Amino acid sequence: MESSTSPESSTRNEIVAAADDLFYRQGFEHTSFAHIAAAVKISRGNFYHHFKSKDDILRAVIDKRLADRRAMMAEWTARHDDPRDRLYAFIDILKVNGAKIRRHGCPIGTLCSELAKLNHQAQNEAKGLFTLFYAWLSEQFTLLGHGPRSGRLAMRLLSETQGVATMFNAFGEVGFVDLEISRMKAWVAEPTL
Amino acid sequence: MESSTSPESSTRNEIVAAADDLFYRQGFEHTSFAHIAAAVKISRGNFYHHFKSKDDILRAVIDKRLADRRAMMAEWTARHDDPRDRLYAFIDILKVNGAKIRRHGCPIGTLCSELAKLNHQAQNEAKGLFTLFYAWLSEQFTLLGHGPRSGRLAMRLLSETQGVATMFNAFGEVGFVDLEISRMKAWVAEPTL
DNA sequence: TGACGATTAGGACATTCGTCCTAGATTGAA
DNA sequence: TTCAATCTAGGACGAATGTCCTAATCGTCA
Repeated sequence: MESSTSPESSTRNEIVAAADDLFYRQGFEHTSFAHIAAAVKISRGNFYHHFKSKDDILRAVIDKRLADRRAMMAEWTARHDDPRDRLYAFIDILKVNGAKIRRHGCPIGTLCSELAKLNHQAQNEAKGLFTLFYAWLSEQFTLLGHGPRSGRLAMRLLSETQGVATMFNAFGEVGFVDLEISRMKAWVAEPTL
Repeated sequence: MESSTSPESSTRNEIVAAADDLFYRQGFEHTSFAHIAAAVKISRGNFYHHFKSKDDILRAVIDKRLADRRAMMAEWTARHDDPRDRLYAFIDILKVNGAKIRRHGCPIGTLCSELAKLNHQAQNEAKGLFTLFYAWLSEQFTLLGHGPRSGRLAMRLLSETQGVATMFNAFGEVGFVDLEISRMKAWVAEPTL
């Protein structure tokens, strides 16, 4: 009866994928059903067979982002044995996704900002994206032997990447990002508070 | 003929002030003429005697923010002789405006983010708000004798405050902000790159 | 084949949006 | 007092929004 069946309605997934992309590039509120419909090439009034409302799509998008990030971190964890290398991989997002971040900012930070302004119910779910990274980062610092300091170090790194993403989005200076990446990687080796 | 006369139409100023506040709390796009009209208690269709369009109001709001921030930095400059104290005053915004930042984020950073998503023409004007702070911060570091490093130090401080504001907005943890403020102030005394 | 549920298209709907128009009120100078 | 410029209120407008409804289509299994 529900959508826990095998292929999970490919149309539904296409809608969520398109909405994910559009919400990132244009913002949640500024993206209409017409936009998504054009991207997926389905009829506008047809969304309501897959979703109850636009907020329902948002929730699905957040869930997808949670799953995607979880998978990404799992891959980092699997690929690198040294937690330091895992943290480097995290920092390198700024470079790997550089072009997108320059144009649209951090997908997580900008979503949280927008939902805060809209005073949207899904604010807490979106915050969960940050919490996800926080927990993973915290774990890596713990593995590096930083004990109770790990939580604060994780917050610091999260905060710094958010700041760099915001400045990158505003100024578009690649050189600044490169310098910040090097600096943060050096900091990871001997993190101070 | 123009508005370069003395008191600058009090109604016009009230509109800009209300729009400034609403754009900050609700976002630019999510704020309609009806919202502003209700706040200023004037008729909706009447805006077009003072402004050509909604974008025109946005430009006026950005100009007001520029003027406000310029005045704020002038006051800091006048009040403190030691550039270090001026930088402390800058960092303390996070505490002074803490309640608002927690609820709505940084007025400059969130505006730039939103305009980037809307691909709005006023993007560059909004970026000017960052540039304003950048130049002033840079000047303080120069006065502290950091020479050519001053620009990068200014970017670092700007970036860090943006990160802290974003995390504060998402998590709402006052303790984190307090710790970051202390850390940044200590850093100002002996800034590293 | 027939039937039934799942999926889709297309449009109606009430509302809200930014914008524009016009007629009345207000103001200040002659 | 008169007159013209300035300001305001209120509504009309077309377009776009999220939502909902209904009829057609598709796929699957009896």
